[in-house]
Amino acid sequence: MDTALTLFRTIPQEKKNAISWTTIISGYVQAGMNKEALQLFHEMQNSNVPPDKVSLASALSACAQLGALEQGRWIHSYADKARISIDSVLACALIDMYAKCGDMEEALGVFKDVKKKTKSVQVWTALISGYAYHGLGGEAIRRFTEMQKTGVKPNGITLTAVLTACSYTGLVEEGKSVFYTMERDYNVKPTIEHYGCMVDLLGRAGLLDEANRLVQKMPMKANAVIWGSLLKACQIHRNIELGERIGEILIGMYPNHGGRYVHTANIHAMGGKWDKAAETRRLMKNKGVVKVPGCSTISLEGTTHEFVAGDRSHAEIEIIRSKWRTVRRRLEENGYVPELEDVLLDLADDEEREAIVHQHSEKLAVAYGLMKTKPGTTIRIMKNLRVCKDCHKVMKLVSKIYKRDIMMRDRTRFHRFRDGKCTCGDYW
DNA sequence: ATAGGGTTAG
Repeated sequence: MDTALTLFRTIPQEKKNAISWTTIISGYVQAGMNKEALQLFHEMQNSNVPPDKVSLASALSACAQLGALEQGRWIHSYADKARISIDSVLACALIDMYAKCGDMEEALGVFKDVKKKTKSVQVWTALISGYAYHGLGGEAIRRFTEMQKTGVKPNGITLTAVLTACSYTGLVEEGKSVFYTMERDYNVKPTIEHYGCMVDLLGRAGLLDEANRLVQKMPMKANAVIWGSLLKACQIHRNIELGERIGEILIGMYPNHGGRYVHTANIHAMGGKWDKAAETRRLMKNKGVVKVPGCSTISLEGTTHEFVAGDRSHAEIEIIRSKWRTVRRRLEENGYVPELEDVLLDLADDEEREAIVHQHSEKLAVAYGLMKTKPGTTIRIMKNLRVCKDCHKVMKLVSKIYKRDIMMRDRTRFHRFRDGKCTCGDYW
């Protein structure tokens, strides 16, 4: 990307057109450098080249990955104002952006505005995927059925979305039925992604042996995603022995990935094997591998506020920490007891474990949200890792006691908290 | 035929 940007910078201003701008923007998106992509999109708007529909689709993709709802909305209204028609590709990008930014209502609104003949399999798939990671499995299946009634045939990606929906919602029988008939009914041969969905579906549901057997008999070699899915299932269902074996396989496959060491150390710790857990963490340290820190963001009036556990760089950090203590007291008055089983560290007592969970970034983010937004507003939080049991519990309680809807996007899916309940049904 | 774009499992 550095070389590409340097070259792009050598193009004289008057020779830059929508295509050269879009090439560099989509390059950044494909490299996962979404902030840089939006920065360049912004620069493009200040130049004399107006963005066309391809530029918008690329920028929307960056917004989707960042969870940048406000900027995504702006692009949507820009398309309307510039009379850029919403074709299949732009519709897809818009639906995906709204869904990944937590606004399924608006995603559905875009979908409904798309003319029937423009509703490509991709457009349907974008909507179904949205329902999947919002934990709305029934809705995903309903749309899948509806899609077929309109004569649109699913492709491999559509089926991945449907299986993900089944997995996240615990629809084991429905998922199995789709998986075992997909080749016959839709002429789509299961790929590693479909096997991945099935391993996840079975593993989450506690059918670990069945999941493991599927990994053994599938026609391709298991990759890190498959093993990771099985490892997570071992953790949820406390299968220490299998988990330890898989953890070793994963570390062997990717010795530079910090998350694998942490996960494996956690499995050892879950089984009470503190020496093995320490050994895994030591190995990680010796190799100079670092864990990605947990980070939560909340956007308020166009500014994104970022929180990392233990980090005090936010200008209002002391007020925010104090607000969290107030929230915590109020939750405690309403029966909140910390959930400490995810703190798999060799600590002397639970007090130390409590101190750890109370530093988690999403708690600071929600405290800040309560401070800065009006009652009745939905609090939207984005997190780069999965949410821990305690933070999940806290979000449920805050939604009830403070009468606030909370929308939280974690590494893989959405949690929507309302009146003490979460749309994931505690199945995550 | 003719630059750049969307949906995908832990």
